Amino acid sequence: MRKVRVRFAPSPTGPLHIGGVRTALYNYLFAKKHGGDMLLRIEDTDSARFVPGAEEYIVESLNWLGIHIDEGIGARNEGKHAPYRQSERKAIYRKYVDKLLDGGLAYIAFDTPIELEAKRNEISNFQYDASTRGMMTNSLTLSAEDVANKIKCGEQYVVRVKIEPNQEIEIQDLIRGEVIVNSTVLDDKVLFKSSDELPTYHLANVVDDYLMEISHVIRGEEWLPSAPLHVLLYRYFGWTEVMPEFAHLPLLLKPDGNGKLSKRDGDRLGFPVFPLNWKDPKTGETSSGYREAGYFPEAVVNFLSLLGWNSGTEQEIFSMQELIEQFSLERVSKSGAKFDYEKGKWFNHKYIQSKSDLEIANLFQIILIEKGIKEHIEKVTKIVSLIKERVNFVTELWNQSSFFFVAPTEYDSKTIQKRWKAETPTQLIELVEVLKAVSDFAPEITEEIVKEWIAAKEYNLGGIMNAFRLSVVGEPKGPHMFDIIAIIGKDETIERIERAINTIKI
RNA sequence: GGUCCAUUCGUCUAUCGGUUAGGACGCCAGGUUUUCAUCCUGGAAAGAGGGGUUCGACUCCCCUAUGGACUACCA
Repeated sequence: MRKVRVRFAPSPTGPLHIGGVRTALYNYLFAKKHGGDMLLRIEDTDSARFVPGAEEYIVESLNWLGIHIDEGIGARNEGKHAPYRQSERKAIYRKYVDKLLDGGLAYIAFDTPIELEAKRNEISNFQYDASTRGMMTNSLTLSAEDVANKIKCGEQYVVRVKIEPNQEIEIQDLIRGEVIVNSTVLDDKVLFKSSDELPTYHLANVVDDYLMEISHVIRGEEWLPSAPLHVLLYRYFGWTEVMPEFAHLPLLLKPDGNGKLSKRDGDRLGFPVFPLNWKDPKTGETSSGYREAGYFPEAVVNFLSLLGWNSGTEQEIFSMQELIEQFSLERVSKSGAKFDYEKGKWFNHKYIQSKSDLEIANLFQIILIEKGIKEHIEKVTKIVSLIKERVNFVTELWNQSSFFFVAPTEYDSKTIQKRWKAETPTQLIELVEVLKAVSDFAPEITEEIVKEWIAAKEYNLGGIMNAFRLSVVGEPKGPHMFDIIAIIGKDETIERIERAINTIKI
């Protein structure tokens, strides 16, 4: 069996879409599972759609996710098939275009976009193919002399593949099985354009996959309709023996309604569709990314891996290593997967729980510093240990714990109504006295003493504790009271109770 | 319109001819908790429709319906 070599081949027309991320991930998992190589090739044959920064964004995204590139753009050593940017491979493609031209497998066409557009309006369902190429302006209808003249005069042209009608083309897809298409429905696709001397996707893709010795082409389902053309090109070039195997992945669909997941869905439904934040260099608009939204890359990888694939077991949490071990194209599903953002959150929740308090505390401290709060990591770690299980994201930690760092200035009015009785202030004054007498604020100690006092006075436990919480936290939320006061300390606790007594009026 | 692909709980999915159709997210209820959350337990929830094949079909075949992709000198 030949060495597994897969490629991820995005075009740098903007930020990498989450669907593209999954394609990259599946390629990576497949390659690593089989001890193969993962290549990153940039398909920038459309000079008009090139977006600066997009390539760097792609590399950074893959890095963040832990998808390591063995060869090509972003790899430590680029590799022996350099360059890996198609715009830098012009000379290579020209050679193969000529080969097709010489073999009569392609031809030169001079029809302008305007003329083509007119034809489409004139003939419904117009297709540039065997049935129509005879009435167009091309090297099949023009004399060799005319063609040479036109080119000499600088007239722009394209090279089109010449497709013979009525041939059955079969594609062996690793996910879908055998797909058969009749060549009559294919059109004479443009392979090369003289205007920028660059091939189109189809030619460049096939030539590069051949030259780069790609063994498996794993890409989105949107490519399935053009797969027959690619197979045909392998035949035309005489490369069928080394033609890669194909696997067309199901699409990622909108969470609601129908259709492919798009950037607009993210904006509309409020979740990221990109791995990293992206600032559009033209509009200046920023699109949010998973990294900045507070996701761990492991969670994104885990989440994405299960959108269209499953291990066949009931395991839900997978490390990258486990994914590599268990991944197989046979277990990739055939139908599109609706993107369920809620499940994505759950994955992050699982991952945040599995990390150490110290690790989370280090991340949280960055947020605290932004808030102007300086606190020892030991204390932050303790706080994290109390509130970690309540959150899905590191970014939610502040909301759940701000009262540890900043005393409440306002008190939740609903809770006042419910928990602040006429006798509460006098009881809290007593509580202050009780606490003042405690020297060690360890939770077990304060809890015992306070509860003893409540029992002795025959007060209502809930009544006292809820008012106590309102005074210290300001809201009816948070971990155990005695854990809270152990962290904020005796002086601060007493101060807060006194402030509440003086502030809350009923 | 044409070509191709697909179709199991709301969602992601298991099932590869014989199961009370399983799990997870979400939802609902109960429990735990001095609060909120977490957590635990339980519950509701599915084979698009119609024909075949078969002793027996979610599973195989056909038709219909529905959804999707593609249909550029974009990838």
